[in-house]
Amino acid sequence: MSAAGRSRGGRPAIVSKEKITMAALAVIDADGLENLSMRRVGERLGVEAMALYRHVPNKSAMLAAVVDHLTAGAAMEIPGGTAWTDALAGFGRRYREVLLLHPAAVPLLATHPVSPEVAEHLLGRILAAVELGGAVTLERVQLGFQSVAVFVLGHALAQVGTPPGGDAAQSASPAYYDEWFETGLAALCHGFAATLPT
Amino acid sequence: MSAAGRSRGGRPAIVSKEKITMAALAVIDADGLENLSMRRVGERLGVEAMALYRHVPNKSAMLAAVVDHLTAGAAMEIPGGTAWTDALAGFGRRYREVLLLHPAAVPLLATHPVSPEVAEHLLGRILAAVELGGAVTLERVQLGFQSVAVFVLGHALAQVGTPPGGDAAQSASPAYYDEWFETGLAALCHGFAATLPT
DNA sequence: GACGTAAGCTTACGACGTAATCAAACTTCT
DNA sequence: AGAAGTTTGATTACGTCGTAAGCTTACGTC
Repeated sequence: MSAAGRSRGGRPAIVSKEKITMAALAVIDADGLENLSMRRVGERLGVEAMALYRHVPNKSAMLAAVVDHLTAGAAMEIPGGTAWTDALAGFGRRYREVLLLHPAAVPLLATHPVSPEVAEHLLGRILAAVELGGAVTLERVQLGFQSVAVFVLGHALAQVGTPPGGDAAQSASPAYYDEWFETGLAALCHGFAATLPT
Repeated sequence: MSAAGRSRGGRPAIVSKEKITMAALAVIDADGLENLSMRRVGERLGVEAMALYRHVPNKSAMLAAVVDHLTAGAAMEIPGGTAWTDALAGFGRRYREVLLLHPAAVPLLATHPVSPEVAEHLLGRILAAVELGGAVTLERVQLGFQSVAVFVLGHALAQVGTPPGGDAAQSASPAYYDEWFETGLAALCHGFAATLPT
């Protein structure tokens, strides 16, 4: 029943990289990104801060793990035969949903880029459903995918960022952001669907 | 010869909010965002860190001032009679240029949103050159402007962010980012130019 | 039980943001 | 000229942070 990778003795671990990642995300959700500290993550796991360094080289790597965990959650199955720009739009909406589930964590995506492995995985899901050929080249799908991704991130940042002097009350409504998002996403996808000169 | 705003006595100021803003940007350019500290900004101005707090309420406000200074630099004159989507594209390119002049400062835009005043100013420059009417409503121009802005920010973040395990050498070339940007921008603007259903 | 090993704990250091208090340098009024 | 008032910068100090170094604990294997 023991998993692969036999233990070769030693004190049993209380935490793991995965537990640390989840705890960090929980701290971000509960206390905000600016209050995230190694000590607080350790506290949540019943462990001293220095214990985390057995599993994570430093704070930045921990945050990168949170980013990858979040982003990987945007992976989705796409029915075969979907128009490639529809697949893009579907991915965009899914990615946005995932980001907005953890608003306080979104700024992390700005400082800690998604790892190439995760990015390739997400792109692969889209490519699996899309039939390349003609004007639909791999380069074009990739550019579209990346463009949708940065649009989603930029838009989510705008939504979760509190304007300098603004209360929550006078901020724009979620419905406004939804409409803005759908309009921009539709424009982007229609633009990619069209055969563009130059 | 004395400028407007008479001094009402008191020790002459060595620094000002503007000087602090410029010094902070210089520190970011020279040492990176993660090495920016009040002490270091003060050092660059020949002043102790605490002196800054006479002109800026806290570090976050200082960073917000940097953001507004940067963003305001993207204001541009647009010849009248320009197609509104061309005006959007011009703004996008200009905004991107401004951001890439200070790569290390770009992540600031993710955490410290542009103030409404600056944003309105930028939008106003576009509206001044565009003739509203028909399908070109103010709402549509505004949505287009905001969509281009978040796309530019997201794209710049992707470009300036060093991938987790990557050297500068194996990173994508500037030319790749240029092509990606132009493709995405063109798609976005063409999409907004088209009359979209829904 | 002794040994090797992996993990958590303790201690410590330098840097950070910033509150509170004090000293200095100007203008204005007498 | 000098006193008063005002604005600015310097000093000191506190709590928190990331994390390096070394120690202790709790396992599997002989």
